Amino acid sequence: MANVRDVALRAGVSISTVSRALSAPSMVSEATRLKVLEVARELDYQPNAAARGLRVGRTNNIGLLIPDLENPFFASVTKAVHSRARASGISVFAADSDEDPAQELDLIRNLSAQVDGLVLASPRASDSDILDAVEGKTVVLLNRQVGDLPTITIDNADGAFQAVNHLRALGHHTVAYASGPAHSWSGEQRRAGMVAAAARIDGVEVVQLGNFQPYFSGGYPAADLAVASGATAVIAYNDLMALGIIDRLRNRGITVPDEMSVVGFDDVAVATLVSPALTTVRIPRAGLGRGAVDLLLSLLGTPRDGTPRDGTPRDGARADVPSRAAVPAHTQLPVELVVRSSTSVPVTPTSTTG
Amino acid sequence: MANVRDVALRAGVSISTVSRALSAPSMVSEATRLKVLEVARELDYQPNAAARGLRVGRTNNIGLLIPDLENPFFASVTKAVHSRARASGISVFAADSDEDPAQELDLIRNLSAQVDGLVLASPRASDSDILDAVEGKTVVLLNRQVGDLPTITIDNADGAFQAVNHLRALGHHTVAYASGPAHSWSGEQRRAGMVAAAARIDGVEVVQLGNFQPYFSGGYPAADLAVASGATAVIAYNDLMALGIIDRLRNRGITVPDEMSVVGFDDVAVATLVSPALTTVRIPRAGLGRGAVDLLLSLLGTPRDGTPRDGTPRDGARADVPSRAAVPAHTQLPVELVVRSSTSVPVTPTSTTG
DNA sequence: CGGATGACCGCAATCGTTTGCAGACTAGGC
DNA sequence: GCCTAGTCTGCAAACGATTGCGGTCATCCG
Repeated sequence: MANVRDVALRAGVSISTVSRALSAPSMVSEATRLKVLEVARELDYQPNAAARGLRVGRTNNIGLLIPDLENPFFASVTKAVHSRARASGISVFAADSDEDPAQELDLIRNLSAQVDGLVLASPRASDSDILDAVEGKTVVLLNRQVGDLPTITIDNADGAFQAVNHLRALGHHTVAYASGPAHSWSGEQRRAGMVAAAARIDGVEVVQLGNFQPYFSGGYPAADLAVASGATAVIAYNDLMALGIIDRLRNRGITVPDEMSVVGFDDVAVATLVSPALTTVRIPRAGLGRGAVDLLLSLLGTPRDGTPRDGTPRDGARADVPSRAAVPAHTQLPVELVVRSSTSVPVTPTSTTG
Repeated sequence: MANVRDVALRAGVSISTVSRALSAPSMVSEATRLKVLEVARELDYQPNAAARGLRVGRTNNIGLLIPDLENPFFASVTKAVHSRARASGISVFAADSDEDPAQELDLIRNLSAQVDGLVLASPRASDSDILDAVEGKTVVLLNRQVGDLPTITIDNADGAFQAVNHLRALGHHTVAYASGPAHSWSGEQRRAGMVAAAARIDGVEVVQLGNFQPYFSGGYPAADLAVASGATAVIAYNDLMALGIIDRLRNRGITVPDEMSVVGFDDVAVATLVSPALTTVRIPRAGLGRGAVDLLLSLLGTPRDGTPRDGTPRDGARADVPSRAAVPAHTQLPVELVVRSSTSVPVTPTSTTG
């Protein structure tokens, strides 16, 4: 691989000039700049990221830690993070903790050696473990809140409210909530949101169903318990579970939505591919990802690599810095209930006989 | 962040000793090694990856380029790549080209500045563009073959054969194949596999249906054409399309599998979540990812970072190198037909009246 | 007791960039 | 014609690690 020295030799200038021609164009004359650029292209010169990072003290890399890449929710987040980062000229190391808190903490340590900052998506570790793992590093949490670390979340409580309210409007009086994993932060948010909603809305009661795996299979036991609870509608922790519930109900000969309405959370792509199509609380996955990198970048300060530093050469008081610093350290994104075919007016014995 | 100098000072040794204590334990005495390790832990010392990379000329990073992270197929591959890489102590930069050939080529250039090697998963660019973009870099192709670049693929032809053979065994005589994107390498492989299979197997004819988008929506036109073609079974380019076909057929009142059998390709998770569950050709996604990393690592040579270099200090003739070099440059993984509920004996007019 | 052997450690060069500083040269004002 | 200001360029010192080479001991053998 060609390096700056090769380019310098071939262009007949010093290596300083080459460096400047590429990253501070205004500091060299037009003629030499063009010459350098030409030679650089000829030699297919790509500055060595390690060397630059070493000198500048900034790698222009960020890390992304997620529990499971195969979960479509995190896949979307990851995609958004990548694309937003790339737009700012920074690359991202992703790591998948396989839902394992221990590995998660490991990865935080490992990754942070080679990145400027970290975004932790729905970390599974405990508050205290997280707090001291990120000691001194710049991180932003996504979909979780611990201490007063910079955070981007969604309005889980409002999502819960909208779901309950929708069901109440359809005429349901008792709705079940099927919880996700025991220590999930967003799960707890949603659960609390449900009870709060039930308290605020007249004529509806929420029965809480124990913890289930946030997968398709977790929907099976949830479905049975929901039926047994006497509820006419069930809200699941996430879409996959909701699909599992629907499947189980179908197998038991219980029709959705007539005999049981089902609501999910997430609005993953599959939600529209099944029948009945799933009514669900859409959470802005891409928005979360974008917001997380924006927040992180603002925390790291403006000097990014996307556009070469330039402008007034060395007065140190560049007035044209994009206003990144304005991003607040806690962001909450709105959610939206999308009503499809898995919810309807309940056909209760009274309504059929009355 | 603490650096090697801090550790050296505090441990009362030179920086060389610190370095060796950490990465070549046998070269320092037990006592000093322990001391250094202790201090390193105290200071939470993490070697600076950029500096090490600069000196050693090897970043211990690899790049992964995929067309779309939200596609569950690539999500699986990505996950497998990450985990296999991590097991060898190397990190991976992932990049998502959004199915755009131009961006793909861009990313190849960008990424390769900071990685040792690259795995290109199902690249969308043309053969020639790829060939000169990877000029001089070490890459491995996944699910595609161009020139004689190192490659890991699956046995598409066999998958096609198994699908056709399965349908023939059920009694189908004319089966439609719904193609994916026009310039897809694996699509072409499958298409050719179908006609080859039809030629080999008595009593079955394959009718080819034009190119469709490899998404759920692409299944709609495919379904209609399949029906019009008089086929009693249809094989789709991938699972998503197959699901779209099933959905369209359902909407038209055509029952699957009785009136039309449907076979997919991939075996994504959703395939089991729909009803009827999808008969499909399972392709070893994780195996592809793992294989790609193994192949790439073998190409890069053995010195990885996972376990510290050690053993006989400097004789240069370490005999215990793991036998990575044995990996062939072209690997083809087997596929497997998983039969579920979307295929069955055709109920033809003759069979119902007979 | 002398010398050789080998284990352990430190000096200093090196990787490829960026960047403070200063030199060279041009232009312009008096 | 001289001095100043300004533009452009080069020198050399960093950044933080790895590693060849050589030096200092202790140990052991004869």
